[in-house]
This record gives sequence, structure tokens and C-alpha cells, in this order.
Amino acid sequence: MAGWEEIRAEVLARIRSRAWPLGALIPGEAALAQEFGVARATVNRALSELARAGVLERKRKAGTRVAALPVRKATLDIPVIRAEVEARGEVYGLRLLRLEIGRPPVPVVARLGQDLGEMVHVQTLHLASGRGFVVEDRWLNRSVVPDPIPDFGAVSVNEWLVAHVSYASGDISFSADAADGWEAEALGVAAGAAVFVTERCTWAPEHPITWVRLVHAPGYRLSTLL
Amino acid sequence: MAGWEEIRAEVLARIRSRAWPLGALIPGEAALAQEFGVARATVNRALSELARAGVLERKRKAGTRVAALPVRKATLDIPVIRAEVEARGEVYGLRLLRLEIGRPPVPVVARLGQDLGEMVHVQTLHLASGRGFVVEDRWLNRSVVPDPIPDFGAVSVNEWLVAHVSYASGDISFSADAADGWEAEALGVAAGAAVFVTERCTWAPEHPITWVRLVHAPGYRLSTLL
DNA sequence: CAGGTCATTATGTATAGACATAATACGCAT
DNA sequence: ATGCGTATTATGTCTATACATAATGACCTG
Repeated sequence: MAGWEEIRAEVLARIRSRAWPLGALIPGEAALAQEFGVARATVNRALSELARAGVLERKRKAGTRVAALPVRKATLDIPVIRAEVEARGEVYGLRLLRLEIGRPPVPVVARLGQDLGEMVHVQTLHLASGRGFVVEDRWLNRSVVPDPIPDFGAVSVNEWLVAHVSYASGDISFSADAADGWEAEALGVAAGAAVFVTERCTWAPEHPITWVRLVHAPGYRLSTLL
Repeated sequence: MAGWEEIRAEVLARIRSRAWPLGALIPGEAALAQEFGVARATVNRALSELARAGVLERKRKAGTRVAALPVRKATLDIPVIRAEVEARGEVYGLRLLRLEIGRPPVPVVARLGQDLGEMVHVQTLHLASGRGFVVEDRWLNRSVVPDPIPDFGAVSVNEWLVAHVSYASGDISFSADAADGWEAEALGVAAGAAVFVTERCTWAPEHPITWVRLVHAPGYRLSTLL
């Protein structure tokens, strides 16, 4: 018994076998280190990983206990759309549907957290082998877009942002919605069809950068291993 | 400059400011350790975290480079439904709609990866303050269910499984779908309404345990910070 | 030139020891 | 008994050192 992965496996086995029941306090790092014949740092690494995965709960002084209600944590990969299309062996295409300057609707302002006045509004359609794959509806902070607006029909806004704008943080959410008129038309599906929607909001340290709503074609699945 | 979180912040700042451009090779751990005046292990910790987040790509001998196409990794919490309802300050309720033994339909067998013959089929409705919150459609391996079948109207199958069955792995996927007849009825929405669907499959080391489809009431959002 | 072998190198992991930090629990004083 | 300060304790992190491992590239051989 040596590596932290082996320690992790052993600890997990004890939890699964109920040797250490749900909610129970497990031995301290020092005790486990001695039992397994490794350094405390190795045990720490193993237990920390399990805590990150939601299997254990750790608190200083209080000790380590098996999570009572195991909130599983799953990590999702959020790829660039072009990479996603190409990974399916299809040809990526991009079409710019609309580019204008105007005031975003109230819900968008609310999500951004502040009213920036006029913003750049871009609607694009991402294609997989010619078929509609994702409809993108985006509002951009004017101050991050240079004056001759880049050709968003050639490079997607997202890829342009990744390459030219530094940013700090954001949030993302997934939901199901009925495709509204222009979205349905762009994707070539019936209006009202159930579509998978990704909404993302990103901020630079001080000001918002962009809000985007991605409407995926029916049949889209987001999946991962647990 | 001392802690690994400070190192991580500094590295991130250099990436965001393009001091280290996308795809570029960054200095080795030893060099950074010297520059920051910390031990190599501390730099390693910081860079490993960034690699886990998808910002860096690391390979032995090849060195560490800034991810060219930043595949963002988002971690989602998959809570137990009861905890989710209670976290909203609502009262959790559970209703058993159906419990029978039979053969699962072909798509379910396909997802499980093997035909187990007859399985236990359970359909339940999770309520938030009396209103339909999630409809659950589940197939269980008979060998994990004891002979007097537990009262799945009192404890949800998921919570029963967590407490009584050890398991090893699984996968999860999210999609949008139109609510079909009984699902819509149970949730009290129109048939065909767009609903958010979670599908989960779990295996013990050797045999499948369960497949479940959770249909969430309209308006459900899954969200996380990036 | 093709192919395989081996040295080099950057990251990955382990170790012992030390100190930091947070949270509990104990004990004292009111 | 109640409240507050403090000692204790388990986890969190850092250091310095060592060895493991994977991948590269150079070298050597047929």
C-alpha cells in the first residue's frame, strides 16, 4: 500500500462496504497514515480528493466524516462549439444572422447585474454539416469590442473573445425551453419544440463582458461520467 | 507571495493578460518556484489546480502550456432531490405511482449494457409544497432489492440505494424533451411541454444497479459557477 | 535511412518535519 | 448555570529532498 490512489480506493471500499457507515467519523489522518504505512501527506491527498468528489466531509478539528447525503459532484466539459462539431466528425459552419447595437431586454440586464446602456447584439447560427446545430443570441459590452467590429461571420464571438479578451469569472446554467419563432426557424424545427438551452454570463474583474443564450438542436445531450 | 492560491492567481493573471499567450509553453516548476520564492511542491499544487480547471495542459517532459482551446470544466452538484426541495424552503413530498416487475424496454436494456431479464420498475413523483417537482421513472436490478420490497412511498429509491447498496460508478446526462402523457399529467403541465430531463445509470463493479430518468417540472435550471 | 536504445528532462508523487488555522471543548469566573 | 477565554486537536499548507514515470530527442546500429 503506497500511492494516494490506492489509499483512496481503500477508503472508498470501506465506505461502500459500510465498514464506515454514512455520517460516521473516520479515523484521523495520523492514524490512517500509520495503519497504511505511509506519510500523513499521502493520506491527506487521498481524503482531500474524496472530499472534493463529495464522498467525505472534512472540517478542521472536527475530523473527517462520511457524507450523510452524498451530493455527487460531476464535472462537465464545456467545449467550444466548433470543437464539439468537429469531434462528431462533421463539418463546422457559421452564419451571422444579425449584428446591431441596442439596449438589451430587461432580463439580460438583470443577469449582467448592471445596466451598460447600449450593447452589441449578435445572433449567429452554428452549423454541423450544413444543418442547424446551435443558435446563439449574445449581448456584448461595447467596451470590449474594437471599433471596426470583427467579422463575426468568420470567427465565432466566443472564439474571438477567448483570443482577445481577458476575463475572470462567470456562471453557466442549463434548462429546457420551447423554441421560439426565429430560433425554431434557424434550427429548422417546429416552433415550440423542446430545446436544450445553455445560458452563460461572464465578467471581467470589474465589468460584465457578455451574456449569451445557446439554443441547441433537438436531440442534444450533455453527459459525463460520475 | 507564499500560498499556492496566490501562485495560482498570479499564473492566471499572466494568462489573462496574455503575458503567457494561448498555447504557449510556460516556465517549468523549478523556475517558477525560484521566481516566486516558494518550494516546487507549492508551484505544483497551483499548476495542477489550473490544469484540473482546464486552463493549463501539462505533460511530463513536454512541460506546461496554456490551453489553446480552453475547454472549460464546470463542476455540478447533483443533489438528492429531497435536499434540493428543502434547500428552496419548500416541503418535500413523495408519492409512489407504480411498482411492478417486468422487462424493461429496449433502450433501457441498451443503456444498462446487458439484459437482466425482469427488473423492478418504480415510478414516483417528488413534490415541492404539494406541487409536482420531479417525475422519476426507474428500473432496478432485482438482485439489489430485498424480498419484501422496501416502502418506496416512504423513502425515495435513491435515498434507499444510497443507504443500502454499495456502488462503483455511473454516468449522467441531461437533455430537453417533450413531456409525454403520464409525465405531463403527474407534473400538472400540458402534454408536450418542454421539460428538463436527467438520465442516470449506475453500476456496481460487476453488474448494473439501476437506470433512472428524472423529468423536472418546467422552469427547472441547473446552474453553476465557472 | 530506418529503427531501436538510452540519456535527459519536466512533471508526478512520496516523505518527514514544521507551522498555520479553525473549531471544539474544557475550565474558569461571574 | 451561563458566558468567555484558552488549550487542544485535526485538518490545511509549506518546505526540502528524493525517487518514479513518461515523453522527448539524440545517438547508435544495421
